[in-house]
Amino acid sequence: MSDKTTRDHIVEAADQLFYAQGFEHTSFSDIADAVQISRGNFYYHFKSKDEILDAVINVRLADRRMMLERWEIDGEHPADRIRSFINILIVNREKIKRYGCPVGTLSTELAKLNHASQGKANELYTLFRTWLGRQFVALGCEADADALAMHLLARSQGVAALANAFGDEEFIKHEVKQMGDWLSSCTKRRAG
Amino acid sequence: MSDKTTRDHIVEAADQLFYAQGFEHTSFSDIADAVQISRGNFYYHFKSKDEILDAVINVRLADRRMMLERWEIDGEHPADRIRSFINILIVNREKIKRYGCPVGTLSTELAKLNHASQGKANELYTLFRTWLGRQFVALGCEADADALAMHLLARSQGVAALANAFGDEEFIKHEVKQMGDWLSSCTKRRAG
DNA sequence: GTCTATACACGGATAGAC
DNA sequence: GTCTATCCGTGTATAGAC
Repeated sequence: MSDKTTRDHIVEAADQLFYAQGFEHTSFSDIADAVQISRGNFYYHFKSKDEILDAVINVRLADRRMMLERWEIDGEHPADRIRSFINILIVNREKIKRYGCPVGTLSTELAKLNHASQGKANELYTLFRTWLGRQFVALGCEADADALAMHLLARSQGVAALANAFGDEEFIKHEVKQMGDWLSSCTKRRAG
Repeated sequence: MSDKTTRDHIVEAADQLFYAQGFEHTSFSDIADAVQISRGNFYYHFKSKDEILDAVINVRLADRRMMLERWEIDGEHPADRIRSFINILIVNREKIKRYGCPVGTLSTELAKLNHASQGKANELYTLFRTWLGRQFVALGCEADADALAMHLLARSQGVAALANAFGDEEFIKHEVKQMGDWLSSCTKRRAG
């Protein structure tokens, strides 16, 4: 448990700070303060700030992959699995209210910076997109599985963005309920 | 037409640059290059970068207010007016693909920066929210007019975010069509 | 009103001691 | 592996000439 290397601590702290403050707005000093090491010590572990970002994205990708695998195991029916996705808005509502969606806000920021890691950050989106697409295929919506995945992804992004702007958790709950209804109507349309 | 003051030119250039590159990532040098003035000259017109941001938000607020008034005049039926709102995704699809939504991306960035003008930037959201709410009231949805307004706002935000990440204009068109269908089903539910 | 010169802080990055 | 000291570029902001 406590066998984390300094490198791991740096990445972990950077992960949190990039989420809470944004990538560009987070300085080496910020990370150094959080990890309790000196600024110069960074460069033993990473060549540049961009390399830290790269490591952070890798960690996030691994995290989300594990999460999706778990949902796949735990959810018997594809609709249950999709509900697990929708439900992260509820599980993380406090953080979403404060900082928005970690995937969306990073993508948005890197797009403006025209940053080299933009494509890699977007893999996080793609991860959810293809996973959701597979669930919709399993639901019997082969024809428009990807469109349904994108639709759901977009709705959760929009909900996160507005919840953050208005600091409104109730709005998240309200929209999540509607997304659940939408999913039900999708499956019923198939069944009936 | 060409009686714009230097101050106007600065605000105009800053508006574009803040949108394309983000507020923090845009430097005085960037704006100076665009306006063709020297860096030092800024401080005759503005006390600080934050004051420029303030002016930019004021311009955007005035712009959008005019746009909404126009839609109100041009659209006979409230549903037509709401369709005007949905349609900005199509009208601005090229810029949205490249830079995202100007309202959403600024709000997101200022939230991360914990910037003093966060609240003011969010007034842009509120502008659309209350305007859409009034249209839904006019449609006869008094009970959940604000929720419907927020729902539509969230969906357009999500569409803009994903279109930007994936560089996909077709996705915008597809989702806009669905939003139109959704609006029709709303009005029909009222009528029938 | 606009310019040049410059102050000053901060951020990323390097060198080298321990 | 970690530290201190330091370099250098950039960014905001100021002073003062024109």
